[in-house]
Amino acid sequence: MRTEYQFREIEKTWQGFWEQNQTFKAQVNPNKPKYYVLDMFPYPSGAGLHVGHPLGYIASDIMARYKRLQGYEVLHPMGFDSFGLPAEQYAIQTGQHPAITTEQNITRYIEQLKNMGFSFDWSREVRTSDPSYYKWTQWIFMQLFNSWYNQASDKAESIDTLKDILATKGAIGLQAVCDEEVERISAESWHAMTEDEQYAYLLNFRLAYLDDSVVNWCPQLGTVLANDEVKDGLSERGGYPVEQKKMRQWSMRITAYADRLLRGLEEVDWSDSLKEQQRNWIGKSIGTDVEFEIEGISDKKIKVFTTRVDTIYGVSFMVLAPEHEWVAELTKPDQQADVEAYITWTKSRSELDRVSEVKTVSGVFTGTYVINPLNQERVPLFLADYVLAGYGTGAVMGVPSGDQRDWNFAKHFDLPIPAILDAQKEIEKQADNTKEGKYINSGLINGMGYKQATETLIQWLEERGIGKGKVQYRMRNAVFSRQRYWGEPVPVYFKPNAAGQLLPYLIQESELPLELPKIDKYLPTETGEPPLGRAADSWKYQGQYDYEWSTMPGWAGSSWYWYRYMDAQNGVEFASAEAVNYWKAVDLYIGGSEHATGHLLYSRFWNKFLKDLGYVAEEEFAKKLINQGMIQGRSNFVYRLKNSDQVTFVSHGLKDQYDVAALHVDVNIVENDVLDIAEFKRSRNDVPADAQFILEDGKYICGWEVEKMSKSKFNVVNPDDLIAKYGADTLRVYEMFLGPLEQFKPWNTNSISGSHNFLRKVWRLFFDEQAQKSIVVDSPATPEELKVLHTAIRKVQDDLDRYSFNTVVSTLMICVNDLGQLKCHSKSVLRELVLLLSPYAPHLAEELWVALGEAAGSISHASFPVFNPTFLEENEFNYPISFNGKVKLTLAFSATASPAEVEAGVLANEQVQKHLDGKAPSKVIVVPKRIVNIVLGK
RNA sequence: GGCGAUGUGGUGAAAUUGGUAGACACGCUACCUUGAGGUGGUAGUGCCGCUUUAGGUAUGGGAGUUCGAAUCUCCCCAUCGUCACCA
Repeated sequence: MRTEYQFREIEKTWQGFWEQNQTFKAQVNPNKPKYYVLDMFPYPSGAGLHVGHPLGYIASDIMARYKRLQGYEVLHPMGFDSFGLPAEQYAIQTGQHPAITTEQNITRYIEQLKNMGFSFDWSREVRTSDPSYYKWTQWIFMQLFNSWYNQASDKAESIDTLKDILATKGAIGLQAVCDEEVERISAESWHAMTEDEQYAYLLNFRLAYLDDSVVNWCPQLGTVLANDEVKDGLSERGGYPVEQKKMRQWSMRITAYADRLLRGLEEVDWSDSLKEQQRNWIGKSIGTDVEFEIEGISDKKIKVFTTRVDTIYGVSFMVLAPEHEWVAELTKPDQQADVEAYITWTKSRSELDRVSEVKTVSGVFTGTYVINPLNQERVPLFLADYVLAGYGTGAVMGVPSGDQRDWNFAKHFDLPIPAILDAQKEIEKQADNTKEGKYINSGLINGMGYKQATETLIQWLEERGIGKGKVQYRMRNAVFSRQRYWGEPVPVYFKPNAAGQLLPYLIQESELPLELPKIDKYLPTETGEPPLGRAADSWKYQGQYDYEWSTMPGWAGSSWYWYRYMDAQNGVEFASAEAVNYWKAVDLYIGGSEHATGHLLYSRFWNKFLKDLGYVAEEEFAKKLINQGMIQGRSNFVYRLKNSDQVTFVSHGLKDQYDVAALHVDVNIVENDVLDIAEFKRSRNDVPADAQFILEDGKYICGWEVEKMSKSKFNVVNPDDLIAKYGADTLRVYEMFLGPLEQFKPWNTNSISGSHNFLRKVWRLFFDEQAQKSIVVDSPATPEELKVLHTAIRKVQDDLDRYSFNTVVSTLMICVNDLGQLKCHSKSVLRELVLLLSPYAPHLAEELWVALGEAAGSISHASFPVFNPTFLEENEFNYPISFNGKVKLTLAFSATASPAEVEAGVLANEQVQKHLDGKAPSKVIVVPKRIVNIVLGK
């Protein structure tokens, strides 16, 4: 038996034990309630884990262990999102297959994760780049290809039901999500089509579809990117410029689910900020489409979308996006030169320029006028790039009195700013978007209020067929192709129809997985085709048809992985119905907030789709989500004397007295901001052995600053080093003790010794290290000990139930401190304490559990201590006595004393009388078992 | 600019329904113990003031509600996140 806290040996022993005995293997167990706790699986990067990564994993592991003790069957898996750009970029440079790099990185990750003592069920590990996994990603793609969205039933259905509808009723009146331009054919026309033509027509409705769309093209990465992979006009990975380009691409009709994605947010327990980000991304606006006639052109009308149709009498101009397809036609000859110059100028501006010059007004008159349908007024038609081609109709009605951008535009081009509401103020100075007051100068709606005016106008427009109430979403369909190698192949091949046009067809399900072919180089082909084009000669469907050469985006494999964990080895289904119906959905999902609009939105989309098809049980896949705060770096600095022949460093507190330059210093040779000078000299080439140090109190104190954690700033802290020094249990306790899980915080190793000392203190309740013997006794617990213990049981349970991981550590510390004071070595108390501690410090808990005579390994599936309130009952309560809200003293009264008795007792007290100083209180407030407040009049 | 969040000692933080602000931990001070790898213990530590005692003051700033506000309401300031000419 170990009588010293030798954490290295202890941790190694138990990690080996867990692995050997498969202690954390989960299984479908109908006799137990289930709990599914999931971490966002990592991309296995070459750098390995840093100290920020485990934060969320520690929290989820604590929940997993806590729920096991509460009698749940817990699913707590881990895997790897192993397709991605870095491995491929590395392959381009070295020629090494990305699978090899990926494999190496995963091995390293697993080793690091195992060192932390996580209770993962490793038998369920998944890797998105493994064919046995991406077989099912491809399978889901096939289901999407074979489905359409029926707005009548408000769900996705098999494409066969669409065929039936087309055959019987045609597309007239069909409520389906598709492109607006799709021709509404009759049943007769459907029957008149050839099979090829019908197939081509159906492509317009599939949830996975090919489309010419304007995409974010990144030349340096040689691929298209989704909107959420572009930040400020630059690629999120690498920071390369991104341009707009029209390309034929696979897309996903996520917009079909816009409203359900919005509504679903109400039933999940996610943070407000995250839900709000998703709402903004979906961007629902309720408004009206209105058609404006064009002067001199009778066969066309310009359609605008507005959320404020009530302001239509205030229109003094109209603006089209420069990319609008009618621009050429609508430009009058004498304006042609100006318009062309403007379009050329807008094209020359990068996405970045546009974003950074939001406030500048630019635009050009087309020479054309349009007619306001309400008052027949003629208003000039402009082009301006503040109108976006991709949103709404690409046309906007200008209402300068109510919209600041329109106001700026009107001022710039000297256009009228008519008032429309009597409540608008100072519209000659700025726009006023109020909805208050009564309408003026507004024909039909004069004298009405906002609501009535809007309803009246929509009705008026709809009756005449020139307008319609409409819901508009900002969210676009998701581009699903990437011109890269290291991703899932799309299970599609192209076959020409009678006219020689290539149409996409799915391969057979039995042919899955469609594996990545070997290629010579991981670069685009000489003709600019994606890397898979290099395999073209040998890699053909049925030996003759080209496969799709682009691969799936990074988010494909991560949009359903929680289901694979449920039944990871299944060879015939992505997961069995039995597994899906038992585990259902994730009860607790922990990961970074950077996935707010990417992964979390796409995952919800795929989940809803799979639900529609009846493959999964729940509409929302993650009931509760916590975003762990990012851990920032905490850099240390030394201050080098400028203009000195001798290399000299000045301690932080004295630096203001000298002329110094701050230099980063490796945080790993600094402890509590005190520099290890010998190590500093040894590790740096630029610091000679005779360097001078101006110290304060005999120490060199470093300055510090919060920055991003990065190698160049010498502030990366590796968890392996800390585990070697203090043990995994200490690291786990310390990371939780840092503060609330959700909070952003700088990493600071300074106070880790407190957590380590705490675990040593626990150890000393069990062992006398000097005498090298156990000091646990069988004697019954005293009332004081039971009170201390049960106070902790209650608080630990309450805090874990509200995910307050940091305060649990404090509670355990207080409990251990108090038991130490009481010199408690009673077995019955210590047994419960070990259970409380075990989710946080599992290795230590296992060791102590055995020391108490329990069976090895049985602590993981033991029962959580039961709180007993009778141990906390007190005969007396110490009332704080306050005067006008300020506490001056405390007085003890019987816990059962009535408020009147307490009041009488307080007023009879000598000290209270002294504070009263002869004055009579105007009121005495007694809150039982809380406080007494004596109110003194002024 | 919109939206969301946050603001408490030298530091990380706690205060769950409004009820003794600063638990717990780091750091620091003093003393005892120990004496080779991040020892153990005792006491103290928000700020101002005092020899000690009183006492005063304090949760970004200002106002308000209340017997009582870190907590609720309004205005302002700062920081972080996010979207960003979305009609």
